[in-house]
Amino acid sequence: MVMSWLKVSDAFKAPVGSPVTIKGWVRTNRDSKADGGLCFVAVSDGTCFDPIQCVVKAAGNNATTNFPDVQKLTTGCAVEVDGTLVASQGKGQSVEVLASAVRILGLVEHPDSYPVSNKRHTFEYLREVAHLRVRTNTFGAVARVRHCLSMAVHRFFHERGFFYVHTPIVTASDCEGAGQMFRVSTLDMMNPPRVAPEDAKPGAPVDPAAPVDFSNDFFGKEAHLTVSGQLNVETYCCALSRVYTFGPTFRAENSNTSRHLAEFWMIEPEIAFANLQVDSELAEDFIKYLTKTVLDERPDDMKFFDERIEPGLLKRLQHVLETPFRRLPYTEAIKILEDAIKKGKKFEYPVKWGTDLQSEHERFLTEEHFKQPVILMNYPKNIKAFYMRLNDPGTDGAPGDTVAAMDVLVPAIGEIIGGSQREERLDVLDRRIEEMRLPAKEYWWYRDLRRYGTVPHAGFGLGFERAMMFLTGMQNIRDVIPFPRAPKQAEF
RNA sequence: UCCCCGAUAGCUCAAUGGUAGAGCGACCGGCUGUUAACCGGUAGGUUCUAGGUUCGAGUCCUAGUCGGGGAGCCA
Repeated sequence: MVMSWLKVSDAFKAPVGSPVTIKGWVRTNRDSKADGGLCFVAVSDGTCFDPIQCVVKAAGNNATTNFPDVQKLTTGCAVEVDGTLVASQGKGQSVEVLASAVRILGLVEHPDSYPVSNKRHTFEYLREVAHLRVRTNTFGAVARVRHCLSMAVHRFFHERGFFYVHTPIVTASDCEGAGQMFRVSTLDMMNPPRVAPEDAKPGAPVDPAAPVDFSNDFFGKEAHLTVSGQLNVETYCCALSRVYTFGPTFRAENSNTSRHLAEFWMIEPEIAFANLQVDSELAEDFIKYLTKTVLDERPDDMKFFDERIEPGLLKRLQHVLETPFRRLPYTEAIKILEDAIKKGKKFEYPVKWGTDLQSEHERFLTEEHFKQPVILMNYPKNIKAFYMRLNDPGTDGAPGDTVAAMDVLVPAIGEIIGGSQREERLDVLDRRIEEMRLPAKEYWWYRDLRRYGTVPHAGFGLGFERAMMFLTGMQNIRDVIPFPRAPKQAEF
């Protein structure tokens, strides 16, 4: 592909004196009567944080023929500018484009009501104009960082010999057990087929109270959008050794928080022949790799986040890079929390071995007590999923059964990674399925992995948007994904 | 889903139950190698929706819708 114009990001790197053509959208336009009339048109094409300033003259050698039209350009107009890259006479930019011609590609038809006019806007408002918010400093930066991180995810795993597995979006097994699911169906919702009693005569009236007959549905059984690629990716792990999946994930939970989406992206690596310790090391390396990459590759955007979104962000991330994550058994964490209570710390919810930690407890550990990312390990069996590997009795001096699970907690966001070593022993797995009253039949292929050459293996899930929040300082998850899907929110 | 708070100009917000206001943005003009520009002026309103109380409701009451913060569920 040959393009005759220059990206703004490249224009900034071109030698002074270069002839350039740039194309983009007007960010700001100021004019002046000096030098017989000139306009300063800042143009952004989204390729980097800064727009480039184009100086357009009404008189002299570089006079443009349509100067009065250029004067009228407002924020959002699309333009194409020919000119020369010159050292800037003004402060605030090192180089600028001295324009020889400005072609107006698209005007803003009602500048008085342009939704992203040149002024401060709240994130709540910008969410209502998600199709235009990416033209702002913040959302442009978010979009570039998001891309940078997506690439880094693949590079991290590729460099370590992991294979990228496309796990299915639609799942016909109702056994993933990670929350409410969205149904996928082609049945007539108003009049679905019903299961007829065995002794029903042909043509008998349908019983509207009878269960829906999904054998007539598209997949011949109930189907849903996936809540996790883990079970599928485990199968590839048990053949390719190191694999990961990175795709959209769906939860139909009625969650109304700044940390939850109905549609989000999740990264799930799975490693064969590995235990929880190896799993946690991978998780730590991964988070540090993402952190380093975004600092190295998007310094312009990260500087903006540090200045305008979360003062101190860069310092915080530097600290993350330099400090080993704190590893801590759940049982130990309970002791720390109990000690804190003895010393006068007040929690809304009680702390008790065997119960799940509340948000406030996790935040205390990562934000107040350790002030750094913390990996909690070996949780009580009863609060974790069936597929997590049962530890030997007495692990960490725990008073009850634990499983080889881990949560990576980070300040401000809380849980960013959840993972575990998987139960590779068929008899133990079967006992767990039975204890939790899960439909054993549905797990036939998952159980097969334990019947045919079972191996220890482990993996985790990283919420991509939560990583975005952690690395940009953005406080609402709906602002780190282009078009957020949440309860009552699916516009665009 | 639960608790708390909110909805007024394009945006951010004011307005004791008694004439609907400012800043920014937009538009017009002035000044200026400008850059969160500055100075002067103009336009811009079914006060979220539906009921109710009242001589009179942006303001009080009820219900709903949407948004925010916190909690739960989790990534």
